Amino acid sequence: MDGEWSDGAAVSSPTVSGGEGKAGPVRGVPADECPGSPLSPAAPSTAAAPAASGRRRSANKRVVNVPLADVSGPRPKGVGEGNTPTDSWAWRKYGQKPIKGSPFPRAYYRCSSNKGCPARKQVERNRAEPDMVIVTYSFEHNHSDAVPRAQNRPTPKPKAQPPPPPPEPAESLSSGSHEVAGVLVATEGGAAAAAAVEVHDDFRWLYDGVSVTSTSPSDVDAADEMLYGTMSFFSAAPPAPLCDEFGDVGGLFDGEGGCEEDAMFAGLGELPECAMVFRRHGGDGMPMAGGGVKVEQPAESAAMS
DNA sequence: CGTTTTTGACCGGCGC
DNA sequence: GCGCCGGTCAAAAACG
Repeated sequence: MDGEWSDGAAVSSPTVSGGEGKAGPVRGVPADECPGSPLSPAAPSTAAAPAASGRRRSANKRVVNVPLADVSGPRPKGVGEGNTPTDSWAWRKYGQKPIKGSPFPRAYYRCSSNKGCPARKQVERNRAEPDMVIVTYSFEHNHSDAVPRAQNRPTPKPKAQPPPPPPEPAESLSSGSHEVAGVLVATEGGAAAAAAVEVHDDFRWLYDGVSVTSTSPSDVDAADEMLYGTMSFFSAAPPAPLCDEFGDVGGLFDGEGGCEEDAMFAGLGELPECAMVFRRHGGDGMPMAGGGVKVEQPAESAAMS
């Protein structure tokens, strides 16, 4: 691949379009996928059922650029692998593929909180910015916001459950401060963003903390997506230190090159959460400002060269 | 025992 | 029409 990232980067780039590098006339813009209310109590339509629609459905996508927190800590393999939820939902990895043009593979996650939840998310490292992770959300959860695995699964994820978190959150923040604060919300329609913020006054911190790029076919959707994406991020109960997973990612990247693959995978699916946590901390009493968060920049970034 | 993660293969769609 | 790439599904293995 010539590089979706380097060429037109559908993601963090001013050229936000269908959402994917391929870009095309998004054949199936599943308008149904997004009922409009991310938290639709009913939403039984699960219509989204992507699987049925065929494969490529670049419907509404929310691209979020999340900075990779720099933490170090070997994570057991097979357990949390390092990808999971970025919100209160449980994400199950259902695939991973190397993307052409990018040294980092892309991981595909599905919401495991609810059986019929069409919510999906793709996590991949920013080729230009290894410290950044691009999370693309697709579809929304058809179940109440945070019906975490707890409801469906007796055994949640032994993730950041242990009280004694290896990597101190505070430390992580400090360490990754350079990217924890960023603030930027990129949406197709500023109005959408505004609306979202207005609606989610509470979530403002989130908007501020993470750069969200909504790539949707319509402004309306954009707004929805924004919300959706946001809610996905902090949803309802953003616990405390859940940055124990990607933390190690940062370390990997920072330290070893041999494990790059492993590392990248590990970090693939967690950043968002971290970011959100950070943001939370910031709002709580942390210096969220500053900025560090990566904004949707011209994919290329020319950093690679 | 249940759930999640990992790897491979297949299919569909898009671009040239 | 062919080729390439992305995305999803399926099966197997590992861990909690």
